[in-house]
Amino acid sequence: MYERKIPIDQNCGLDLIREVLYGKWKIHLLYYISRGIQRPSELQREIPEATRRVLNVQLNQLEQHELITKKIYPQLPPKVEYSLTPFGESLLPVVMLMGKWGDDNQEHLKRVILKDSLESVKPQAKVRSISR
Amino acid sequence: MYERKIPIDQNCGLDLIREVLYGKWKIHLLYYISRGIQRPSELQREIPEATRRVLNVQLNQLEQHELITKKIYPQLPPKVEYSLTPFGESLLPVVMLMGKWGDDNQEHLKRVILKDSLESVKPQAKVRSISR
DNA sequence: GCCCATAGGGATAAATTTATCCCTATCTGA
DNA sequence: TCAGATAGGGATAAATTTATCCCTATGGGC
Repeated sequence: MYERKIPIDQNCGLDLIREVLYGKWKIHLLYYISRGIQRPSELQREIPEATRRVLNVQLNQLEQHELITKKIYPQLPPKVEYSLTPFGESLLPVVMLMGKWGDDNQEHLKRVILKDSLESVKPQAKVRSISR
Repeated sequence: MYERKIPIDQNCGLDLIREVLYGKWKIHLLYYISRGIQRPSELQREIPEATRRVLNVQLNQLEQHELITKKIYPQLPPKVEYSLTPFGESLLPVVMLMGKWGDDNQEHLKRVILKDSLESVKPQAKVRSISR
């Protein structure tokens, strides 16, 4: 496992929530699990852009942070189901609000994100003329 | 500037919001700016854990994504003030909810985050005994 | 037997983000 | 004149996160 070299900030709520939510697919995972998509393979199908590996890694982190629990059914082929803990559920309003804001502002977001790619073409006329 | 090699996902609201909010200090910046802390040097003092450089970089990204605007006062020494755009303001409920959740769950969060460091000491008794 | 599905993790490369260091400019105050 | 404040960016190293590839195991279907 990777060993952190820079200490974690814990000064305020924003620092803390970042620690558990920062990760490319964590919010998606919480969302889908809350919607009843609980098995790893189902989650993977739901988020095909992510690799199986990252999903496993991030599911483990969410579990470690007690936002989800893992139930392993002792059968073959193996069956596993993740569920939100009460703690994880308490985070749902945040997840939902994020998703809603993203949905509501799709157009705007796609436009400003697109700008990133065009960045290199930009005129770059950063003249400021302070000294005259 | 860094040139992206992997395309950006734009499949759902969560993908989109991630693009503009993913960054170690972006949410903090939005929060402080909304609280009237608008000048770069003030923001830096407010977030001493961050380096001046990252704050500049992330402020630029927020600006590019039209969440904030930058007003440059043509004077010396230079004076700059950032403000939320209406779009940025529409994101405040999300920022606030995140901060509140983090604050409300401080104890729990600090505990589970602490576990990360102790990870290496964990027993690791991952016996599953399916086949019997 | 071979392929697919289930679940998961190690090792390592690649991508991306942050951190460090250094430089430009000008005004104010000691 | 030197130190410090203001604001900002380039170059490069380091840290961290994701992506790739490969392996283990077992049961079912053809």
